[in-house]
Amino acid sequence: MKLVEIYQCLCDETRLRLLHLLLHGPLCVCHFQKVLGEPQVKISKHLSYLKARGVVTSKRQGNWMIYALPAERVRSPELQANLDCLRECASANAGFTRDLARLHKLDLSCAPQAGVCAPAKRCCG
Amino acid sequence: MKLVEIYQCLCDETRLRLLHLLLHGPLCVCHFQKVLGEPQVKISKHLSYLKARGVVTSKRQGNWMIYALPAERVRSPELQANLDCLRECASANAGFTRDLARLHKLDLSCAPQAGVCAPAKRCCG
DNA sequence: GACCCATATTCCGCTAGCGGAATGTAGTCG
DNA sequence: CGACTACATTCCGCTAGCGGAATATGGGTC
Repeated sequence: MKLVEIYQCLCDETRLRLLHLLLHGPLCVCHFQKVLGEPQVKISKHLSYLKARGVVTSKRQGNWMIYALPAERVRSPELQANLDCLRECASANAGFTRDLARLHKLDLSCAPQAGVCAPAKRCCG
Repeated sequence: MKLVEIYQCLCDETRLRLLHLLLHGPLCVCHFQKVLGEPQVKISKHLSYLKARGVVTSKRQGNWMIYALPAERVRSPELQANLDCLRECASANAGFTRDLARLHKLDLSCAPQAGVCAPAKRCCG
């Protein structure tokens, strides 16, 4: 993975928010929708973009697709460095911390431990 | 300066190389041309892009425009963090270190201390 | 003044990428 | 099977941004 490709993944506001949330654990698409308040297409397409470039992984679990960052041992040093940098920058940023707050509220009504929807009919009510 | 704007500055190969060189000191445009081996328009336009977003500064010195990173005390924490990250990533990257090698060769025939062309008629011969 | 050098800007064609509406697909439940 | 949920993909219009050719600007030298 080239360094410039990592930056290309980071240079969109929506993708930045997605990646920041993933720093705190795997999530399914409907979680992103609720936290970001953006339409499903938008979320889904940006996740595809990230996946095509190897910056996120996905696996299906029932009806839901669980997105996550690549395991630490698989991450390139460049990706790791930039994720660390993002975490640091985001922690001092109101917009990102607000996303995080919304995420934590969601987890309470869902499956807090893994960011994965409970095996129920509907996701998060 | 918003975080995403910093990433937008970093998401182009040419700009990445420019910024990496600037990590090692101020430079004038003709130096960039020789190190990158890219046409003047291209260099100049990318520097304009960076300047418009406050990621580099410029001052005129005779015929030459000297570009530099903003002084450390003026840099936002986000910019500082990302420049540190870039330096770290670039140090392990062949392409970037090659640029650096070319830069150092140039400095020998010019004005090594400041990365500024000597007050001669022509820049770097 | 004329001429040169370093750099910036304008113009133009082109492509990547964004956002949204509509539609397709895959899995679950009964 | 049909109905529903979660998500992906396709299509389309639009804009930002890239690269290059040509031209403009601004300072230096003589």
